[in-house]
Amino acid sequence: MSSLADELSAQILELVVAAIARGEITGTAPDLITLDRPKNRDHGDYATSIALQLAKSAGKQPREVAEILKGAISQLPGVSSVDIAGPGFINITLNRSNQAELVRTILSAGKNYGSGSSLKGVAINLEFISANPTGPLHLGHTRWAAVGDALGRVLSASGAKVSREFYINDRGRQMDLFGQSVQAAATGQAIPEDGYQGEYIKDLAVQVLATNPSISTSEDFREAAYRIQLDEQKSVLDTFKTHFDTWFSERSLHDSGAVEHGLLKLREQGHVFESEGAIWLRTTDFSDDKDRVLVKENGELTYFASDTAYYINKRERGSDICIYMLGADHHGYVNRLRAVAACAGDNPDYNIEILIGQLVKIMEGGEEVKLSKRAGTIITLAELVEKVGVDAARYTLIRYPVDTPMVMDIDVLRKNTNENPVYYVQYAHARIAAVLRNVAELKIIYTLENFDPAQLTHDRENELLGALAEYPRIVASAAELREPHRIARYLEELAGVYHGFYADCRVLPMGDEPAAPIHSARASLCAATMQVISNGLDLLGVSAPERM
RNA sequence: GCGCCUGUAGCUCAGUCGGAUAGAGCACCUGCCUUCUAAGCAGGUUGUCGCUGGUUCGAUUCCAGCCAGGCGCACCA
Repeated sequence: MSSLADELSAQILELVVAAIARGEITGTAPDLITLDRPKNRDHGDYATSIALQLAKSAGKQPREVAEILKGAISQLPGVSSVDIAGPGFINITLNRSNQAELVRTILSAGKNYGSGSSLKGVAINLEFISANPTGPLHLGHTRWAAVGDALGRVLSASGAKVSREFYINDRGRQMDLFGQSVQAAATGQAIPEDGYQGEYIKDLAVQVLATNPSISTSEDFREAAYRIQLDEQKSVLDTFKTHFDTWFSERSLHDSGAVEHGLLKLREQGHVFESEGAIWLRTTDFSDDKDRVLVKENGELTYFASDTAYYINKRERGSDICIYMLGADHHGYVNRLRAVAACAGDNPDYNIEILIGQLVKIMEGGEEVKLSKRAGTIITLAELVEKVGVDAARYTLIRYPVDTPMVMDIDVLRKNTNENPVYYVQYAHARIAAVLRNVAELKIIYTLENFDPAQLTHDRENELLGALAEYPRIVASAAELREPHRIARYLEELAGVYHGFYADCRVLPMGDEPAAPIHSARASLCAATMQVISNGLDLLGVSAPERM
């Protein structure tokens, strides 16, 4: 679906190209004309600085260039007036009833309004969380649980074929320590020095013994506890409304021969070498700080070997782009992962993307809660949900760009006030639902057929239409930039515009006043707004309540 | 030491490809519910966009250097 702004932008580009062809302007046309929505309402519905950009090569004053384009732009369909302002901005005002046609577009597209095709045909593997199955998911995983899931939804909405994966690190020393720790807890022995100390280990021990009292070896404890812990992670994520297409076990990578296969592929590409008894990948060929060991001197495969094999496996399963969402404490992996892609013969600037999320601090009772596994002050995802609810937790985690460190204040999230922006947005949705219930009760008809765009002439209506028109662009940019927070910020803006409309534009007839076309038209506008809020919240995995 | 991220209002933070008077919420004041959900609206107050240079018609945005904070630099997983 192309938005009104996109069409307008393309049409202006044609005009610029034509003007250059006629020799009225010298220079080269840009690939694309950017249309901004001016902050100031006096600057029209859309504005472009194209004249300022072309002025230099044209050898003319910016306002002269703008003057050349002005006439043709004002002839474009749907444009009501064009003004030149300031140093040479071209401000475009759209025909209002033409703009109001958008309501029909939204209502007929329904859930699909906002979806696009910018990523059509692209298969994306989205890997996030990927926690060890040796403990509950905690706050460190939470940001990605929300943002990763939302990004998956946003990418899908842009036409990509998305596979969300959770990589289970179910192999290696940590798993063995985990097994030994549970066994120690079950048999009343001291937990190993470098083992897992948390209270949950004791719970696991109890559960393991309950199902199998005769269990004895640490391997058996490990396997039994692993299954319980993994199930618990799955169930918590399920309540958090985060879903995965594939839970990919590191073990399966080894069992299936994928690791051997990956090594072979890297050898073929010529980046594998032996030194000091170990087998290495020469990642320094591709701007890594140092080369990385694949097979240790003692013959064991490193975790890095699994990583490389997993990447190759993802690509061979058909993913064009592999996105990794990692915490800031893993940012040292960026170069080596990119190097892996390059070593496998791929383009590290296309086939692999690594998103680094800064850590989340948490405040409660006015103090920062220090997270420490040893001190037992880890806050789990389950606890967070219990304290503030799924919607508030998800929304808050998503509304900030991931490269800013964020502070979550538990006390604020518990409040049902504006400090908690999720309510502001949800309230707008619920408010519209209430209005439409009343509309239905008064038997006011608002259909696609009887919608009359000419009724919507109020400034508030116009402003609301403008905001609704932005939605497809917002979704497209959120997908392109991998930044789902843009959806949240947009929804806050849209909710604000709606509340303003609501305050100034009465939807229902007053008292005994008979229903008129304006009431139907406004009801349609409300329905369109509700649809967009609902679509947006859906991309965030946050509920859109009918009543609050 | 090297690398990545961050520094915008009293607080928490938006502001992608450089654009017009730098925004929002909270906090603080003032109005607005005997007609749609006041979890709302309208208005007021709040800034050396970390610092210094550079690029140009124009820099919070791009570049360089510096200062401050966070996080990393394993034949661990």
